[in-house]
Amino acid sequence: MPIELKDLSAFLAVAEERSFARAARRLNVAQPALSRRIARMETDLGFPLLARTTRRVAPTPAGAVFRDRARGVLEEMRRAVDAAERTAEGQAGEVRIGYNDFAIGGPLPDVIQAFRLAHPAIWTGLDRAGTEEQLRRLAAGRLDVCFLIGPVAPGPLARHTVWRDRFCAVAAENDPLVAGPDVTLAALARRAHVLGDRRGWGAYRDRLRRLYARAERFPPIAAEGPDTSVVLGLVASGLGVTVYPACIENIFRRGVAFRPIRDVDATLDTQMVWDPDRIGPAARTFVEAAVAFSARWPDGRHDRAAAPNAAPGALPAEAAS
Amino acid sequence: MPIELKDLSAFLAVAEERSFARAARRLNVAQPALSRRIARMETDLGFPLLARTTRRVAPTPAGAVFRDRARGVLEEMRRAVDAAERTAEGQAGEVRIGYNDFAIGGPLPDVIQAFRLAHPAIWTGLDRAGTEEQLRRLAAGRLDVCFLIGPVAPGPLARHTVWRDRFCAVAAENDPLVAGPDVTLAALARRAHVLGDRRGWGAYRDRLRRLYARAERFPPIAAEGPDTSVVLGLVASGLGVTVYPACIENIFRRGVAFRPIRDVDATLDTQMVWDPDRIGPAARTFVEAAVAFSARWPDGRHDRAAAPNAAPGALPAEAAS
DNA sequence: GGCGATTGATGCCGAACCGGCATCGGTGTA
DNA sequence: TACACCGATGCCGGTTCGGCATCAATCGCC
Repeated sequence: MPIELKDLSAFLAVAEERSFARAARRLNVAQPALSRRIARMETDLGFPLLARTTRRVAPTPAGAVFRDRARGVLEEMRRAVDAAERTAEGQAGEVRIGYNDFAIGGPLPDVIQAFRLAHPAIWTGLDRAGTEEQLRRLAAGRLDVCFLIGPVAPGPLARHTVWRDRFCAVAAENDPLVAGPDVTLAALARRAHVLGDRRGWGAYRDRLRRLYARAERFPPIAAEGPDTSVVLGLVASGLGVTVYPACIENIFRRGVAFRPIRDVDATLDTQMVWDPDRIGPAARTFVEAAVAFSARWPDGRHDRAAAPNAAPGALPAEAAS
Repeated sequence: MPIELKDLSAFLAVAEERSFARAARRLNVAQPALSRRIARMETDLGFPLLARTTRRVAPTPAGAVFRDRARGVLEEMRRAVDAAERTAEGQAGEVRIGYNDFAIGGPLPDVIQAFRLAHPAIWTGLDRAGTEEQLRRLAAGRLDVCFLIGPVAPGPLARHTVWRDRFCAVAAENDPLVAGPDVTLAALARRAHVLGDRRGWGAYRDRLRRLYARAERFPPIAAEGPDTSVVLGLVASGLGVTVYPACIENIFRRGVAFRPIRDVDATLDTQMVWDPDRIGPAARTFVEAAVAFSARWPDGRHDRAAAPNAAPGALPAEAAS
């Protein structure tokens, strides 16, 4: 197919102007160049596109068909370049986001919603997984950005702590543990716990182990569940109590109450993690937007009391990189 | 838009083969040429399309988008060339056909039907008009082919007599004129006639004038109508009789009878007329098909008795030019 | 762990292509 | 009839483009 896009533009100009001379002026070339170009096209195609009488130029039937189709080809080409450009600029494309139960229970939905409003041409894929599984998928290129429990091990991955949650004690509402306005770590540690299972909750259980380091011992484990709703259901059943980050405030589970832990200031840090070497433009846009969004909580606190007016809103379209 | 179709093909090959060397072999060019071509594309676009590690080549997100769109552009281009080619060959396009009442009442519908079956990609436009009006439209380029009363005046127009009709006498069924098996010209000439009006039927009235040249005088005109159905209605009303070509056999009008004219052998020739200098490929295909079709009636007679088995059928796809 | 093989990038050169200038033949118009 | 305008063609110069040779980097194999 020796016919090129330049040929199509040239032919279209002649067909529309119905004159080689006018078309040549429009295209800023000399008239003989146009004549030759069209003649070469016709030779390549094997049939004439334009019927010339030295005084008038009119498309042949085949030329009229080709003219209409050629407009479509050029339009498709413009679209292709445009779509690729917007993808390269991070204004379009897709970002695959991994998240854990704490993130989706916390402010991540606000971040996602604001991002989708600001960048409707970017498709957001969401995958729930534990910290370790998220890092595996990130390494395999199946995720672009992760939301997981920090701190992640130092290495080539970039990370940003998007928010921090204090810990809460969670128990059945008729449990004496939550009879008062708050609890102590020691009181918690004496009670059997319901925890997320090892598969998928390993990082959180390690975090709890550090939390309980100053208690006499790690609490006994009464039951395990695969996700938050199961854990809360088991807590409501009275099998045991648990410790959950403060984003639990966003979740209602009948029969369950939560209380602050008076003598614990430590926080569970949720980090956004990505691979700066492999990140695509759309994912970079998301990362920048999420970083900008997280700046709403200078102290990492995202609960309503800390930011009463922080309703989801538009993100700045561009954020510092 | 300095990016050309050759660039798209080159880029697609590399993106699909995931290797410059393999793509170069596939495209029958040297590898450096490919490298340079892709590099130039990326410079023009302003962003990279392929992420190269000396050992592996993978499209960037923008490259993946561009690859998918580029396939569409090349596909559109192939379609454009193909459509134009088929139009140039006369396998697609449109043919605007003019016809008179005798043609549409005679074998023209069979010709049209067979042609449309054989060439479904050619759109057939049909316009009824009298001989003079058809020739005007042909000259103005608003018609490609005409079916009209011959013989047309010698000139640059091409013509082909597609069929001939003997003349019939037409009268109300209770008219004494049609009491016998046939009539004579003299008996006809004594009766007042119903004719088509001058506007649109001028050529036929001239023909009748020649027909009646050997009678004592041209019959008196009792009434005029704009088309066949009106003329037959007026005949059924008993206002007068008329003369019609034998294709009247294809038309039924309650209250009207027709008879051969015993002492008249002259025929009304229907000619297909076109302008060989301006005819398009689709119209040429139609002309060739119609000429081939008309060869079914070597004597020009197309009535059932003359060709009892000549049901409409497929035309030969190609006819001698 | 070193070596060969392979891959993509780059320097260089020749040929092909392509566009501009001058000009020609033909047609409509004053 | 002369002029103006149009598209086609001959000729020439500059840019481009592809091929060859070569280089740096990485992978696989022993």
